[in-house]
Amino acid sequence: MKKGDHLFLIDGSGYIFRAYHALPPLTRKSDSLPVGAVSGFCNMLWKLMQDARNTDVGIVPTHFAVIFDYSSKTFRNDLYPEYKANRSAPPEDLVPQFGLIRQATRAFNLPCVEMEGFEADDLIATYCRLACEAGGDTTIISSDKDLMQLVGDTVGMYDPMKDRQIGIPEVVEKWGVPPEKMIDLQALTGDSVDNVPGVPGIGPKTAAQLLEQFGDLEGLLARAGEIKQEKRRESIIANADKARISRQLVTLKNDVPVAEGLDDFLLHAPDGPKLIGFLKTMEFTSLTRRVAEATGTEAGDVQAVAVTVERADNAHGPDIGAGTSPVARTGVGSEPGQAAEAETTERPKQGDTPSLLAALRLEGAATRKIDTSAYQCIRDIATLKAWVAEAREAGIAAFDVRATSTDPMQAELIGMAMATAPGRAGYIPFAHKSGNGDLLGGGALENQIPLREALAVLKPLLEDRSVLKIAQNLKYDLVIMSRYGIDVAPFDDTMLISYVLDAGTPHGHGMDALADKWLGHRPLQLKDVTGSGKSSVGFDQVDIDRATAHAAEDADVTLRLWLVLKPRLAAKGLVSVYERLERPLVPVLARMEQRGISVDRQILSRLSGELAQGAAQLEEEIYLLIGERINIGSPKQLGDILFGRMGLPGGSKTKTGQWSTSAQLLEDLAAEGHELPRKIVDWRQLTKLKSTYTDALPGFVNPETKRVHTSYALAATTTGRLSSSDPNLQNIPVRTAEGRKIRTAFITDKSHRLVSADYSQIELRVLAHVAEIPQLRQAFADGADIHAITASEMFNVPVEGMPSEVRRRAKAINFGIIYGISAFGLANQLSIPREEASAYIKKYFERFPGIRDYIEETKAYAREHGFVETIFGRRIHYPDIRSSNPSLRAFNERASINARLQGTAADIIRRAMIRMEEALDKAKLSARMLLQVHDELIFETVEAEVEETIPVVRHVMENAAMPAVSMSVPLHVDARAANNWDEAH
DNA sequence: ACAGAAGCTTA
DNA sequence: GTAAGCTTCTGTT
Repeated sequence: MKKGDHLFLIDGSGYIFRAYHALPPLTRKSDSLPVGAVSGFCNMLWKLMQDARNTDVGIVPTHFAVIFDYSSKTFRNDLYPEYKANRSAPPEDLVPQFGLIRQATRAFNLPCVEMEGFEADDLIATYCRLACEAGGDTTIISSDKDLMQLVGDTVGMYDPMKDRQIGIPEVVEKWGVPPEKMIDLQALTGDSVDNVPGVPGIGPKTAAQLLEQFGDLEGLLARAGEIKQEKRRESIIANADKARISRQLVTLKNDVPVAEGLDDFLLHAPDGPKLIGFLKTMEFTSLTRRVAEATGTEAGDVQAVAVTVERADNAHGPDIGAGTSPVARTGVGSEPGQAAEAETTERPKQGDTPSLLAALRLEGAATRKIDTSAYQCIRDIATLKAWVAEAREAGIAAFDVRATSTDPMQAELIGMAMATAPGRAGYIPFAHKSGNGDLLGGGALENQIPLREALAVLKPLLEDRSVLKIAQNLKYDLVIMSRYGIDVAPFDDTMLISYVLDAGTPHGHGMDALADKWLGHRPLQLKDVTGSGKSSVGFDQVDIDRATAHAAEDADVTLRLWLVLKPRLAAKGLVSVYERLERPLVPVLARMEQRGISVDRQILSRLSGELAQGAAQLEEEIYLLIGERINIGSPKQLGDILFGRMGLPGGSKTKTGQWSTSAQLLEDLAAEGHELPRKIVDWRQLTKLKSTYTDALPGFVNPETKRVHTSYALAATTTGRLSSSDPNLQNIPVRTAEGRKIRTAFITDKSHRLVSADYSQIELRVLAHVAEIPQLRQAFADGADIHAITASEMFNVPVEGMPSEVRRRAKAINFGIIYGISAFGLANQLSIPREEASAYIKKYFERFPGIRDYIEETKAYAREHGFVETIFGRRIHYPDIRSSNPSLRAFNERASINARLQGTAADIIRRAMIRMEEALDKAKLSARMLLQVHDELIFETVEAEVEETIPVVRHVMENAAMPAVSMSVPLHVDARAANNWDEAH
């Protein structure tokens, strides 16, 4: 081995256990031999060897070996007999795989190394030293913390299951100490799995802090008396011996008298026939195929390295954003006019400039590496002003706010990152504190720009109409900045651009998913800098350098994403969807969230008491009936009692083999005269209302505003609907009288009113419009009862005096159409035989052939394009619509049918919301939008303006599709006002 | 501490 | 039969 060579050492034993637990169990088809870990091992080895040839990855091994433990007895047992003594025997379906994995290693033409009396880790340590002395580098394929002590300038680790490199910074990040102190850290913390004692009460965080303070273990033990915390001091003094023996146990032996030298590990090309022979024996069909292909077409692989075109640096030319220069594009808050709407039909063809630009940007992004160490920490006003000037010059700046909370209504600003070009990013710390403060918190750190001074410099930039501000999930930043008196505009949001481009595709629209997809990069995670769980700290406690790396990287990534994604909008003809349905809604929702709604805690607390009483009463009755006190909330226990011990009829199993105890099933049993199921259903209702609503809602009342501020997600659904969370105010009960009481807690004060305005049958109206169904259009035009008309058409009965059961069935069919009807579903819904449901559907299609055509057209379109569109051009992707799996394909067909209708309705209410504020302003009305529940808007207004407000609201909502689309069916809005949501609805 | 299943709430 | 979010229980990390 010589300088420049690179040794790969696989921790084979570690891998076996990890693969066994992490991967799904797998057995050989022909004889059920368990081979899950072997399969994982082979796939990992193959992938490593493939990656090894790809010079792009940067590391090309010249030497390769797989290291195993020999037996469980090692020299450590002589030091400390209890070492690894509490290890239980490996699972029985893992045992036969140990030998197989050694065979697999040989089949890959790789050396298999093990030695009696030593652990694999000792051999790895020894070979690391030998490689280093020979001038070579080493990569250890493992994620075991016991090996991290070996990491250094020439030794790195790689976790193949998480595709993660572990170098010195990652060790420091994870454990708080550099690799050379890992031994001391482990000596203090011990290891319960390996039975290394350590010092009781000392975990990794404390250990790292102590080592920071005292340098090393011996220093700490010598000066332990200086430790302030009494318990900690006593424990360390009392357990000094344990710490020392632990240190010996965890120290890897790097001078094992190894039998094989590094030269024996020289990497050879895989022997195709030998390897394929083994894989065939294991019946790993897909890997066999891949290996066969790869060993046959090696020359082709080498040529497939991507060409590079560097363009991203020219980002701040006049053509940024594909024709949407910040000054010209003032669509935010501008009047939606007739002329502008013409854009809806714009569809540039492939090969146009936008497509070219999009392609160039993508190539540029993929080839430009992200370097987190290159970011600047902006610590003084002069530097900040220089950055602001740079952003003005560029005309764009990506921003990312760092604050104390994920709730923007409670978050306090800690810092802000900005990026002006790829790789050019900085972080401005405002309010970081020293991390080692006690309960009172540490003091503010030096060399930060005080919040007020920083914001005074930033505000003009953030509000500058000629500078486009870019963020990922901008609404969060907008709410926070608004609370600090800054009105950010104009802006772009990379999350929303991605949503417009790719709703329905398997990747999400979060920063991590986008960075991975478009930049092939995994940004530093918030968790990595703050820690997670109970050991996590607020962002204000994060070290400023770490915060800089993290926040500035996010701003950098956001800017790069924008460069890649923005031109794609134009290339795909989706500019107007983004500019008319997505972006303008952001500030509207930000204001709604910021307003919040008033909730009466007394009403909730009274209800909670009533519910608790009712539930307790039912519990006693239930215990009496079943004869023991089980946990009624456990479907498992409940099912076992009901259908096992008590032998109730009609039980069915869920997909995990448990007895089903669904409400539907219990209702059926109750209808047959059983007493118990009814009580269980009632108990569930009461406990549900209590836990989800009356008990949870008060916790969401903001201490400052005394109101509840939900959070709306713009990019969470596939269809274009919003979603609401923390708390979800889109599923407040309404169907039952008990549940509706919850709504009485949503209130206004005496001088105000809540106005609720909801679209009547909006999805059916959209159906009547897009499917062009004459009878339905007529019925809606006449303001008739749509379900009754449907029933009348289908069953030839007059609307007058129609039995309610007939109308109910027609209603179920109408809803079924919206959901992408199936005989199975309709039969379920109506509790009728599948054949009968089929007959209904057939009849329905005979009477409304346009609907069958609509359904068939939608399916064909989705199959051809992979997506469907709403009447406003929103695209929803269904990549599985061409699946060969019939049930998956059918599901995608139903979803695509529904998406056109649900998505169009969602677009309509979005348009109404975007126009609402201006319409109310113009009419000099003070009403404010508070909530959206898919087809309903809730406003708060002064009592005296109620009568004037309702017509304005109704007008905006009923005409929301205009002028982009003139619907052939009128939209109808019902509205009323009251002092609480129950009565207003 | 987290993830998935089951169950229940809404449009 | 569509689209969501939250709570509890249960088992794993």
